[in-house]
Amino acid sequence: MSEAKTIEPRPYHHGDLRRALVDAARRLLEAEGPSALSLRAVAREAGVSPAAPYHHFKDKAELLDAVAHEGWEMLQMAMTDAKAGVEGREQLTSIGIAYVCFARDNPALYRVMYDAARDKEALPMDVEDANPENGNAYCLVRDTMIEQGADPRAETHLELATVAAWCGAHGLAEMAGFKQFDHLKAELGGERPFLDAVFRHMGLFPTHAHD
Amino acid sequence: MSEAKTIEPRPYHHGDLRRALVDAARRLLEAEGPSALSLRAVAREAGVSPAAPYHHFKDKAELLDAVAHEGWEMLQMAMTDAKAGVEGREQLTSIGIAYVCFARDNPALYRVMYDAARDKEALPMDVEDANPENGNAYCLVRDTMIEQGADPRAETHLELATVAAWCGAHGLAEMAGFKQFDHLKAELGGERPFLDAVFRHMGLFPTHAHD
DNA sequence: TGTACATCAGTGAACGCGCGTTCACTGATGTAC
DNA sequence: TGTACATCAGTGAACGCGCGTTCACTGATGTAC
Repeated sequence: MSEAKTIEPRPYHHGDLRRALVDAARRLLEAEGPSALSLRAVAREAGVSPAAPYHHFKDKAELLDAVAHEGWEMLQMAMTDAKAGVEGREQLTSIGIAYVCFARDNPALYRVMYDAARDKEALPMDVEDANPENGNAYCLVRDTMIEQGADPRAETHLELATVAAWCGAHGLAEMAGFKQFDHLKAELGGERPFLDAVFRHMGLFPTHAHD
Repeated sequence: MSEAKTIEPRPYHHGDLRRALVDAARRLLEAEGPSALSLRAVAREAGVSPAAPYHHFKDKAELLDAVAHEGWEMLQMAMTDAKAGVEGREQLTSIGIAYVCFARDNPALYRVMYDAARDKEALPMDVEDANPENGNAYCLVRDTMIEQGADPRAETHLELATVAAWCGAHGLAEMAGFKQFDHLKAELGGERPFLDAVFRHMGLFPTHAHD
């Protein structure tokens, strides 16, 4: 009782240090940027000794992988929510904007995510796997396109449209913060209308039928 | 004469160490990746002492800036050449493909370039400056769009189309190497047709009139 | 319910390393006379 | 043409630092009996 300080002394065994380390990494990442993300710093932030993480991760790379993985999960959730929030033709734009906003709000995490992807030379999602239920943001986009009238039998066309949309979103995510576009944003009435307008100029929709 | 070895002993004064350092940095970058790019490694690669670079660059950041700057110049040259190599409606796609190929062939340099851009929160080109002669790749794209029939008076529309194209090219540049797209490439007959097809699905053209 | 013991998640000190930067220096160059 | 000297681009040793990782250890937990 009298022993309980404002910061309660963590017991010797942590409970879920793995979880705590990934959280600490995320906190550090957004507070200090990707370059500050050392194993030692993460341990420090989590309040454990520099050697403790080695009971949960083989090495630094494995910790980073875990952080990136969680990032992709968060992104996918944001995209799924964005789709659920609107109806019909709005859905693709809404997903795209959620994507860009995620990157804007978690820039360092977003970088770690793509660093990991580049290392593996692959997005952390299986294109062959058509079921969006098990965590595949890429298929979420593709399936939304089908729902909005793209012919699911024109497979190549559909894939290309999805790739194009994904590339556009990624590009915009990395550039939306650039000062060059301030005047465009002002002209269009804010960031959101700006993003909206750029997406409209991309091949975001599977058809240009009644646009 | 007899003193001249296979590696001729560089004289005490280098001649153009600044140049040599930037070149060494570029060599290192592509050979070892961005993480290997330390000031000491660059000096080593250039064959000088670790302190020598400080006579030419205030600090490491200034050297990196110089490397990034040269990268942007190279990219702009590649784009300009690509435009000159073809006629009419092919030009935009050709520029886009040159962009992606540059990123593919100089992945580490490309990363350093965008790291620098993110630091400054701006592409290293002045959007206000409409003259492509003085090294503005962004305006090269915009002007090509005008030449191909975009209305130069619909300024906002033109800007948005340029931004969209740039974002798409950047996104594709970062993802074109991903394994996910191998089967698409195979299906379409190689990398070049793949890039071509993705660009066709982006808002790369200012109008969709007679496509 | 109590005790012995295996298990394992932590500690903290130590390792070797490469880094960015500073410093007093030295060697080469070029200019003034 | 020759010499004194200022300039400045190099050297190399040193600094303090934080890093990733290893190691022998210790404290807590849970299970067998």
